[in-house]
Amino acid sequence: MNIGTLAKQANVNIQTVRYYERIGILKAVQRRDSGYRIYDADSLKRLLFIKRAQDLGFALNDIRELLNLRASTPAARERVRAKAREKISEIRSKITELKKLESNLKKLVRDCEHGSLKSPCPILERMEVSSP
Amino acid sequence: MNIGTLAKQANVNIQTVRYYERIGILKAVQRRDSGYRIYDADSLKRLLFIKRAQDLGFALNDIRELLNLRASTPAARERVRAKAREKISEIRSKITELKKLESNLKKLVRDCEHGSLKSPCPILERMEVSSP
DNA sequence: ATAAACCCTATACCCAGGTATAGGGTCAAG
DNA sequence: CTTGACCCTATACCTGGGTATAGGGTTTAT
Repeated sequence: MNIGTLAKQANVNIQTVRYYERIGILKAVQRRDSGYRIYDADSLKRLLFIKRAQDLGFALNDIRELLNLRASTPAARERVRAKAREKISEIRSKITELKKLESNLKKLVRDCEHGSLKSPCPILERMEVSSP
Repeated sequence: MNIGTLAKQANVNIQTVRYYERIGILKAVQRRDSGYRIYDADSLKRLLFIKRAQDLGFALNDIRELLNLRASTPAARERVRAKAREKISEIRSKITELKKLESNLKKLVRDCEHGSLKSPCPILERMEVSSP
């Protein structure tokens, strides 16, 4: 498929696709004689993955790493696994923090719900930096 | 305390503190006659909160909203709660997505561990955009 | 009363991640 | 064989979130 079709399916801008190629996050694909890029379903998968990962707060550099985890000559395997484990622990701590924030917000909503007494629907006060 | 002390305690740059004030995310505090800003423990809490929220992937604008949830004339309460609920659901879906990614990565590590057979430590292939 | 360590404003600059534009070829339907 | 929808490169520009620098005042310990 052409770049326009790809872009539309992934819901990104055409320039963005070219930009990703430029910065090496999408590999350069085959071209027609005219110079038109030719994409396939795999390119789309990859692009969608990038978008998903981005939404999760990964930077393009992180994503490049994630994508490169495929490379694995038997020798490279340990690096691959290490990278993956690193990402896993990043993800876990993100999840933990998000859960804390979620429960703080839930508390806020509850307190704010019927507590016309407890004046100002505090949030900062319950946002204590949970060091424990 | 002075801006330098505050910045050090929150582990941010002094300019960053001033920048936050400029963009209205830290409110302008009292000044000495000399013009020096005077901060208190509350400012620190707020600043730490900002940093924490940022790490979780919230943009400064989101954070401004979160911080403004305190404002609540009885009339404003419903807006406050609505905002909070909105954030909660954002947080939840982030968590869900992160969990998916985590389990994908775990699978990758496992497969890669002993599977010298299953050639190239695939990742993209397990990163299917989970639409189900 | 002076030097080191701070603080002030204003302005410029930086990086990531794009988006827009100019100037010019290509393709397919009619 | 032309016209509208596409594609190409190159280059410029934009936003968010800062960081750096210049030029100048303040505080405090000695």
